[in-house]
Amino acid sequence: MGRPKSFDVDDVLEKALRLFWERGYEATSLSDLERVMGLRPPSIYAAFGNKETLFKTCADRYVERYSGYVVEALTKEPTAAEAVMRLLSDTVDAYVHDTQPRGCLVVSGAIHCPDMDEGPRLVLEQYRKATEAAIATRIERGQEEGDVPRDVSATMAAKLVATVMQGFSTQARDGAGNDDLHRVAKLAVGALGLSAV
Amino acid sequence: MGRPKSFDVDDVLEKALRLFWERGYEATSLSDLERVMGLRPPSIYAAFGNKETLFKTCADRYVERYSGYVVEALTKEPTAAEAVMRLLSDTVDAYVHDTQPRGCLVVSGAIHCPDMDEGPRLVLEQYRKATEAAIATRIERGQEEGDVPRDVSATMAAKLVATVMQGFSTQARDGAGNDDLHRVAKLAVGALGLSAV
DNA sequence: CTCTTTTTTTATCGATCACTAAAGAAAAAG
DNA sequence: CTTTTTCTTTAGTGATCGATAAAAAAAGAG
Repeated sequence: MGRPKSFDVDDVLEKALRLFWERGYEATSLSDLERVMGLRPPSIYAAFGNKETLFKTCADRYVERYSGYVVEALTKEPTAAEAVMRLLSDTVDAYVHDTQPRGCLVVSGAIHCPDMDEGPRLVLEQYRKATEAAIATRIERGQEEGDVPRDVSATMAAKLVATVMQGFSTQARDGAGNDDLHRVAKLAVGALGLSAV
Repeated sequence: MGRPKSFDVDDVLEKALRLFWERGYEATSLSDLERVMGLRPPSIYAAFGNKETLFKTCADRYVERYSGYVVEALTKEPTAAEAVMRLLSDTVDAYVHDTQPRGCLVVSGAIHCPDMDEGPRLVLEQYRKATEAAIATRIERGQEEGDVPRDVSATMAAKLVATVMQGFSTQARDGAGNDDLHRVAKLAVGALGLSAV
């Protein structure tokens, strides 16, 4: 019971997420959040805790709603080579998109770490490492299933893919074109030597 | 004439540069700069202008003192393939170095842009694009000199190299090992198809 | 020495930061 | 209705942000 919320939690959370995505954690002030969320400070704090927990909530939401293509690409393709190609291709489309901020919240949302552990930066770092690990796992699966040569290092190939994805975020924010990055993605997969059995 | 400075400009500039390198523009406060530079605010402002111009001065200094290997790699090698390989290899050593902050100031020093033009972010963006352009020029030179096939796109190959370099900065900050990144670098150059004439 | 110039020190400035206490308002429960 | 609970509004908190005014101090010029 009690007075009901005058706002839709999902709606204001999406607005906060977009702002964090555009500006990053540090450059986004609570005044900015108040403005885009249309809320007064006590409403924000009562609903989402402090700025740091709000960011973590937004980061989780980002992974759920805007990074689904990662798991999708890694699970819905028959071979590891096709999975990695689709992953990079979908990453480009996600990073250079007309209706979304450019780049990736997980890569560019909180670069620097004022505090050592549990800060916003560490939350994103864990997501980055989880993505790289998932790529490695998919390549290893390809080796077990026979579509990837045994002599390639799944760990190193995955690290290259993750590196390119992370570089794409900077490229996208610097204004790189969708077509250009697709060509770069196609170029990059050639380096992995996954498709030759 | 007048009272001489009590500090060495070069020395305190290096200390400011290191702090910006570690924490980035936004996360570095003037209090932090005062502490590491050992100066009171009026001395900083008299010598270097405001925080933004101090950052630009540090960025220029970074490019001069810590990014010299880029031009070096692109000019001191006989072929484009060797130049790119050395560029990526030296980048890894520069980004994962015991006596320096991890990663690259130009890539990770100021991600987000409060103001549209002339901000710290734009200064770094120009340096990033200049680096990519220099790589493209070197590859084109390789094509003219015959050590790079004509059918490769120098622009796209350069964009992949720049993308990998930018991704390396995130990888380095996330704790990636020097050896691992060297393997990734070797893997990446295979994608370019530069060496096969 | 005095005068001039520049730097350093001291003590702030107003603005904004993340955050909250207290009172008023809107719902369900009795 | 009144009471209870929860949320919103209003108005602020102390802290820190980037930046500066004014006076004291240290050099050379005469």
